[in-house]
Amino acid sequence: MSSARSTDDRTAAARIRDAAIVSFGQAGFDKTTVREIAAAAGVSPGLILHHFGSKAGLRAACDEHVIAEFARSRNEAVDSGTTDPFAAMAGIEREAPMMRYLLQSLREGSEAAATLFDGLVEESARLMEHSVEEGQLRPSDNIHDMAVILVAWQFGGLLLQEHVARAFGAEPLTAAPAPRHIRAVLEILTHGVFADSRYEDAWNNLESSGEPPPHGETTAPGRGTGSGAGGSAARKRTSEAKER
Amino acid sequence: MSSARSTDDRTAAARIRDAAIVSFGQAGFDKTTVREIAAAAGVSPGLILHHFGSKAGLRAACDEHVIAEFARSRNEAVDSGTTDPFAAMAGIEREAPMMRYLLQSLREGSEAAATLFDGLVEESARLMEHSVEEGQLRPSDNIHDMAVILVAWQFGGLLLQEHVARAFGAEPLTAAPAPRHIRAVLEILTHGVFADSRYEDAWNNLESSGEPPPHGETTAPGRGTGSGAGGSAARKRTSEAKER
DNA sequence: TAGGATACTGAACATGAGTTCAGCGCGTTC
DNA sequence: GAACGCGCTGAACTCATGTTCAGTATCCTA
Repeated sequence: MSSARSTDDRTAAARIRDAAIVSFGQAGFDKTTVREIAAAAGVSPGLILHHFGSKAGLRAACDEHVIAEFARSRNEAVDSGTTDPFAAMAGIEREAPMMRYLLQSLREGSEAAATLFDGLVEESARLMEHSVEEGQLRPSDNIHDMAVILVAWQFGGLLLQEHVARAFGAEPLTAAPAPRHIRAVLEILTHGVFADSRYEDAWNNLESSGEPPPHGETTAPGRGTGSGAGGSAARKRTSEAKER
Repeated sequence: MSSARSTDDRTAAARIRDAAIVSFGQAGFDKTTVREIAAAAGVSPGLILHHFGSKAGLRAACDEHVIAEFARSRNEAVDSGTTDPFAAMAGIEREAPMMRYLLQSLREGSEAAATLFDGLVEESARLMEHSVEEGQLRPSDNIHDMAVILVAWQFGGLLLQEHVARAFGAEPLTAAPAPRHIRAVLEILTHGVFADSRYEDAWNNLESSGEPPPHGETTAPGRGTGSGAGGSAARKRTSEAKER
């Protein structure tokens, strides 16, 4: 009957690791106890330490496994010629606890998360460049930086899933975003939010005029990330020195 | 700074609460110990329990205070006629630990975070509508939904600050985003990322044809949140050299 | 088949953290 | 002036949790 468990019955170490990925992904590293993982994997707490040395060692193993798994799935996507990276990731996201693990890692700031984040940025940038050539995306000389932002927004939105879902009156657990959600995202990514390019122009003027990047006061339109509203852009001068 | 103690020395309870906001904001609720807070506030651990009943009670008090404080600062912004919500928030964000507290709450999913998130969405939507009337934002019949997304992205990006900063080669601790960051955000919010409205149109057709929202496969362009697309490099010169 | 290593268990240990509690100083009230 | 209440202390308690360890079963090798 090993056929049911496709990869045959995993070794105890693998069961522990998989159970840990699930638990860490659900409750986070700190709130998950070794005993819980042991119970979920059907082994004794001692065995975990026997195999992984410590709880931290277990996490390291999970990190490594998840990173490898993501890399594998990415390669598969590339091989199969999928153009959309998130279509590829959707498969993972939907059923696998690994996405939850990734999100928790992102939340907790583990090192694995940094690796994955950087990998996703790089890959997204590459795919975006490809899409520009295909005429799907608008050209820009900032593709890489935009990829950073878009990946951050993507995962940031996922981190706040609960709140976003609540706002859209959807179940927080659903993997698929609510139609209203999709619609709003599409609208923003298709048209932007500003009525014209005044803010962008103002910023470009600021930069090209050799002005050193304003610190602390840039917030007006630049920070617009969030609400976009944006006030009077460039006319904010500042005396840097004020500091503290 | 001595003279600054305008409100005279706060009561021990207030000192505890303020110290807790700082500590919770830096390390998170779980990783902060009652003893640490006590030390920071210059009181004994026992006093914290005396005043707040429990560590959870202390958090509740912090939540309440932060929520009230945010509401106050919002009202002030409204009274002073500030058009840009994030300009108003920048004041808080820059110097106050409350933003850090908020972000940690968002990370940990506390109830206060939900309240604040919803409040910010509502306020952003209102301000965005106002900005549309002023001609700064492009009109839309989805303003509220877009506000949800933008607030989520804003805070999501803040949650991933560390990774974003790393990608831009900036210090993770800096409050002000890197120039490259601002530039990329402005570009996206000004022009969007798609070359044309094909994805939006496709989605609208899907919806108007009465199709139930596709599940799990919507990902292609819809999910575009993240990388959706790609661009051409065009990389080149520009401010890069200057930066650093 | 013997012997040893490896997988594994479960009780015990150590520590850290939240919480309890008896008591102290001090201002206020009767 | 004594009694009371309140803010406050700090040692002690309890419990959860990561970790250790002595011991047992199981499998591989000579």
